[in-house]
Formats: sequence, C-alpha cells, structure tokens
Amino acid sequence: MASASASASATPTESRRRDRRHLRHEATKEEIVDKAWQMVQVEGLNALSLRALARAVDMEPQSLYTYFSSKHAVYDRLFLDGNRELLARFGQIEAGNDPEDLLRSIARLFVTFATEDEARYQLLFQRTIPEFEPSADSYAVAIEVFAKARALLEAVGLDRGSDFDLWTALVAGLASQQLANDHDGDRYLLLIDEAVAMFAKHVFGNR
Amino acid sequence: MASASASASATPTESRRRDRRHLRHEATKEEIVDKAWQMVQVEGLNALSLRALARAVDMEPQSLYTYFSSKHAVYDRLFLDGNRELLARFGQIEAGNDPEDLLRSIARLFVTFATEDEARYQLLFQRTIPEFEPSADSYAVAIEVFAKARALLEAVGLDRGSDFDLWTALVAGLASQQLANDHDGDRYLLLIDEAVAMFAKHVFGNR
DNA sequence: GTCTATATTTGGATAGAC
DNA sequence: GTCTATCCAAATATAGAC
Repeated sequence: MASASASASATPTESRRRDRRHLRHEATKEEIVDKAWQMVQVEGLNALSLRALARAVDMEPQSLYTYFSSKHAVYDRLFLDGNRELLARFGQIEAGNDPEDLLRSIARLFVTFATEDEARYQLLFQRTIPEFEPSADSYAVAIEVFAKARALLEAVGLDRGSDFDLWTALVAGLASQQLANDHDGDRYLLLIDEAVAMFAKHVFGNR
Repeated sequence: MASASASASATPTESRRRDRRHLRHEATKEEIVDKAWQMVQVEGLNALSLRALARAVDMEPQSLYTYFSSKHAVYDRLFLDGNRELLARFGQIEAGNDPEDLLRSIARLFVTFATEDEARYQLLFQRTIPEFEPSADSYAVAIEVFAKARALLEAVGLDRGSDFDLWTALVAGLASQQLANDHDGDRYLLLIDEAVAMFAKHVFGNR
C-alpha cells in the first residue's frame, strides 16, 4: 500500500534522496510562510505581493511558483496556519468546575489571539481579500475551530445555538473594537471580565 | 468677504457661468461617487480600481483626476459619505422615556447600517486598505458620529466610558458576526433584542 | 529547483493638445 | 474638462534553459 504513493522500483538510496529533497522543500516553504506572516503583519493583509515576498526570501519571484501555485495559495496556507494555531490554543483550555472561569479563559484566549495579529484576524474572520476563498481542506480546520468552541460552551451547559451566537458576538466585538479603536492599548481587554460576568449572569441567572 | 473667494472683478454673467460649471462639476463627481459605491459593494472594497471606475462612468481613466487627485481621495470621499449617512441616521433617533427602548433603537440602527453594505462597514470600522488614512475633514465627521453615539448613551444615564465601550463592543460584535458568518441571513439580527436586554439589565440592574 | 526571458494585465499617474 | 499619448511601476503567471 505504502509503495503505491511513489515509484514502486525505488532503491533505498533513491528513497532517502527523495526524503531529503522533500525535507528541504518543506523547509523552504516554511521560510516563505514565515516571511509572509511578517509582511502582512507589517504592511497589511492586502498589501502582500508575491514579488516582494520572493525578494524577501532571496528568490526570483517566479521561483515562488515551485512552492505556491498562486497568491491565493499563499493566503490559503496562512488561513490554514492561523486556524491550526487557534485550534491548538483552544485545545489547551481545560474545563474546570466553574462555568464562568471557563468562559473567561475562552474570551481571554480569543481576544488575545485577535489582538496579537490584526492581519491574521482579518484573514480568518473578515472577508477582506477580493476573490479569496479558502480551500476545502483549510476551511475544514476553520470548521473544527468552530466546533471546538461550541463544544466548550456545551460543556458548561450552553447548548442553545442562540447562546453560542450571542457569546461569539460579544467576544468578537471586544476583539474587533480593540483592534479598530485602541490598537496598541488595552481599553477593551480590560472589559473582558465584565463582559463575561454580564453574559454568565444572563445565561445562567443566579444559580 | 464673499467676493474674496473668487475673482473680484467678475461680471454677473461670468459669475453665473462659474456657478453652472461648478454645479456640473459636482454632479459628475456625485455620479463617480455613486458608481464607486456600487463597485465596492459588488467587487469588494479592496478591488476598486480607478480605471474600472472611470470606464464605468464612460470616461477615460485620466479624466478622473479632474475630480479626484488620487485613489485615496476617492476612498476618503466614501469614508466621509458613510460617516455622514450614519450621523444623519443617528440624528433621527429620538430619546423616549424608556432607556432600553433607546438602546434597542440604536442597536438596530447600527447593525442594519453595517449589514446593508459590508464594504462601507469595512471602510468605516476596519483598517483593511493598506496605507489609507482618512483626511482630517473626513475624520472629523467620524468623531462626530462617535460623540453622537456617546451623547445618546449619556441621555439614558450611561456616562461611564466603560459602559459605552462595552456597549459598542456588543453592537459591533453582532454586526461583524452577521457579516462574517451569516451574510445573507438574520441569525445575529434576531439576537439584537436579547443582547440589548442583557446589557440593560447589566448596567441598569433591576430598577 | 532556480534561473532568464517574456507574456500579459493592470495599476496609478502626468503632460499636453484641443 | 476631456481627450490622446505615454510613462512607469507593479502585478501574476508561463516557458524553457541550465
């Protein structure tokens, strides 16, 4: 079964060579992706250009096409990366006994994630790049993120869809206002606990 | 004083001619702006190009420069327009006796304004165009909008800055989630009343 | 896998005739 | 105020040599 994926007649030497080539390829790709993140952070998500990206990694623009078949493919990779990162962070949240504690953890996690990198937030949660749509594979991870967030809320007894939607609106609102109105400050970050308390009281009442 | 703004030796005929020319100029400018709004609505805020815009109003691209000195000047005009529109709508809100009614009106107004036109929302409230910053004049109107919203909240007794910030986060959150996750639906619109009730209870308690 | 060369398109912007 | 002509730069992308 495994041999079907490559040349069936590969010698051990050929196989090792292929692996090394593959590793090198992946390493270069990583380098490109890292630089792309840097660039969108500094210049803005929509300012990314393949030329500039290529030159930033000491490559001719055309050579990038060995790694990414188009500009959207680069964006798609960033989209995937961002969602994987968020999913990983959600995975570290542990459900304690107090529901409000959990909500607070989620809110802090999300707003921190958002404010760390505005370009990433725009890419993942706002439709700001003309024509760009994530590939099915990348989108699947975004769905996972969504499902994970929902599962966390269900774990504290919030299984109504409308509770979940109100929650995400509240948290996304804090994130987007922090980015839009107080980019380098903490005005809205400081409201997280109050917002969580308000929401908790609303959905749990006075239990 | 008035004559200082133009040629001091203008005859009545010259003056009328100048007026008509001015009117025609403004009319054409309006037409360009209208078309620009249409285009960003359809193709996305960042997809606007002066060439396409010019051709859409049956003009050579270069002729646009008679009306707008740069692409950012067009964006700046849209930014101004959008803020004026929002300000005008805020002006129609009347402060009744019930605070929660007022909050509900504001929330509906804002979320409706946002969901009507995603490009406009991005332009006014998200930093999605690389390099673009509104001119001082346009920004002044944005400040007016902000001040008006704040005054409305103060009218119902909410004079703490943190209340205002929590409020705008909540409302902006509903708006941005509606745009991002349910573009043509009403999932988050339907949550407005609940969100307002939650917030009102939080800030007013059980009076 | 990287380069040179090149195609093609598009973009914003200016000069100058009419 | 609009056009022609033009510039210049940048963009994405492909073909083919090495």
